Amino acid sequence: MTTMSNRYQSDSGRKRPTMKNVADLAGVGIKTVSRVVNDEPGVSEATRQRVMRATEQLQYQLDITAGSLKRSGRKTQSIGLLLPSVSNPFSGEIHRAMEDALAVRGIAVFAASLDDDPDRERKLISAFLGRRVDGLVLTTIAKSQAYMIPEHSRDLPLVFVDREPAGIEADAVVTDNEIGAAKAAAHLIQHGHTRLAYLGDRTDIQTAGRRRTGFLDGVGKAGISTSGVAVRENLHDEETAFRAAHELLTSENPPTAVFSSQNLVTFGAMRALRALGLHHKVALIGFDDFTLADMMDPGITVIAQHPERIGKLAAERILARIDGDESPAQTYVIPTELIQRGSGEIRPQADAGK
Amino acid sequence: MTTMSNRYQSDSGRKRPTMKNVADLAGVGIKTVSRVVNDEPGVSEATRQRVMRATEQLQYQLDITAGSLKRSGRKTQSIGLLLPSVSNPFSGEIHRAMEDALAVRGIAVFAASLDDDPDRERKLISAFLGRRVDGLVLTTIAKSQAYMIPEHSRDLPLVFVDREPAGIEADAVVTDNEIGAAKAAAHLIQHGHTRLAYLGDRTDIQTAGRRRTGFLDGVGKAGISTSGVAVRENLHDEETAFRAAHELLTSENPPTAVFSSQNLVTFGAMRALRALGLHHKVALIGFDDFTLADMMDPGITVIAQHPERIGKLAAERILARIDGDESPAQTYVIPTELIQRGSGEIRPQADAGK
DNA sequence: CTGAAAGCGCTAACAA
DNA sequence: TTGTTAGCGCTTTCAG
Repeated sequence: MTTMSNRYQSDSGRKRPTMKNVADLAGVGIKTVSRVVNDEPGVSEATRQRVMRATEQLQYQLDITAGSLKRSGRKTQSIGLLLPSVSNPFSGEIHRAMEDALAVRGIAVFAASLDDDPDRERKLISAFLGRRVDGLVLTTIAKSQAYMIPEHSRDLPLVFVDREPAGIEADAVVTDNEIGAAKAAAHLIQHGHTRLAYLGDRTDIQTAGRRRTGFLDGVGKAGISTSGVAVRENLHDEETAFRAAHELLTSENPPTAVFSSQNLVTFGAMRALRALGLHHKVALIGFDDFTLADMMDPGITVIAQHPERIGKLAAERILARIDGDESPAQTYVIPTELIQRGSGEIRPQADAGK
Repeated sequence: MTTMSNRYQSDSGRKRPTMKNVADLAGVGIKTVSRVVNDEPGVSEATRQRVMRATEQLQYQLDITAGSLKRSGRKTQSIGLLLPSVSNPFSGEIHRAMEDALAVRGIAVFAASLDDDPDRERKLISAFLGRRVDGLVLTTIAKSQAYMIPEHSRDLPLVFVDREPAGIEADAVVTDNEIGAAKAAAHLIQHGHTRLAYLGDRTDIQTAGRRRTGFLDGVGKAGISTSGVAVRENLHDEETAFRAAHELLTSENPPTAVFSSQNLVTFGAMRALRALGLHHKVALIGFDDFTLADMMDPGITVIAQHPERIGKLAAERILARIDGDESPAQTYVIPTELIQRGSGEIRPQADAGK
């Protein structure tokens, strides 16, 4: 036993020291160590010093996961964040904003990528639940999140970002997709366009559907028949978007203005316009801003979202729920912003008509 | 007691069920439940079925954090990933590659942003250690990581990404910065340039220093005096890079080719070249590839890195260390690739000389 | 094939 | 101001 405790006299020990080791070295009870390392009151300055010294000598690190086992509320000080992909810039911004807001409370974040795959969604949620996260913030893809009702009713805080949940009532923080897309339609029409095209993402992605609806509504409200709008959907990457745009632009009655519902689609459309030498002739507005959009030729007009605001608000909501906020679930809508850079202000060409 | 256990007969219970609850419902011992949920052998098919049924009925979720308390090796099945920023695309790619490689082993990742701030580095490492991560993968900024020696000698697996550690021996996975930068120098010189400029990031960032060294070495090896190379450093964002580039290009004896050590610096340089109408006259090569580089006018020639490969290899190394690999620490170098897109192939202009 | 007992590192509740 | 006891949910050990 003496040898055993001697192993903790120096910091070269192999095993990680426990509270008990610190207590023994400082000659106090274990609860006193707990009070000191948790900054709880009720410890004399003298003992506090002794304990601190022992802590440093042993390089002691409080095990917060062990503590959470018995702590009231069993908080693990961690949350799970499920995103389309951590490598996606939009997701990255949300992630970063959340991290900053949660760090001040000492909450760490587990991040994972769903790849818009319902199977992954279930598995990753399960993996996080097994780690007893204090809450979940997620961008879901499954048709319904009703399968989470049992967890939610067990007081698992839930906040949806970018997409609203289906089949379950929970907070959500989303972009104003409809209005943003409608703004794009209005802007194009205001610049004289009547032959419009909508290039959209997978129809099972909620935001894509809303942008489509918003765009067509905007067209309709301007008194233009929506049946004349060329709609191409289920474009999930640059390549398919390029092909769809190329086909549309070389068709018999090509659009004079294009709206793309997402960055990759915007990129595909940009490439098609270039390939056909139409980038200064056909208007383009993309949903979601991107790096260097202003450096393109022409600059790309976009409906910008605010991922930092989404992330910050989502963090605030999950914290409120963790702290026991029981108010009814609510959806928070973050407005978009039309940024004019040139491509969206191109007017229909005289010779473009049939 | 009867009321108590009845609360777990249905899945509408408020509290999260424990193994004991499942055991009671299935009429078996707790250890049997443990065996079933952990897929351990030695349980008859009949009992296994009974336990599974109870598990589903109660919506039981194994608490892996509680289990790790006593499990041999005390593995928490989680690792900590410290990046410059989760919102940085390069970091995002590394993150994603690691996530994919670790997911197959059921390891979750805590991600955090350091902002190249040594204070944050210490605090975040500490936060992760407190959660008893099985390993740490990090892009550090502090001058020395010697302060982690105690932890490392306590068998905490450590892998450095993008930057090599100082003051401690540990695995590292880095880009071939020197050779990549030297390639840029050789490429520019090969295209006839002799008046070169180097625009670099903060000098306390290891990769920046190495790219500078590599670039100057490359210049020297080509038989050109390095004293003629205009060097501007400590450019950490687009704005400062823009100003430095602008100043350089409007100086008395301006460079005919520019090398920028990092994306934001590249963007600043691109803007300066445009502002001065020199984008088709002065050559530019940027270190690190970026989205839409090929869509710029001219396309931007870059020294591309391979963040996915870095992330994948880093994940493999941390897994090997977690599994007990005791071989000497090693640095793995991932090669770069010169991608010609136009900006790097511009020749010095006849009228550009003095 | 199954289960009872001990205890992982810590905090809550209560004593002293 | 301090310490003792019980026990969080699980895995280990070891006995049936």
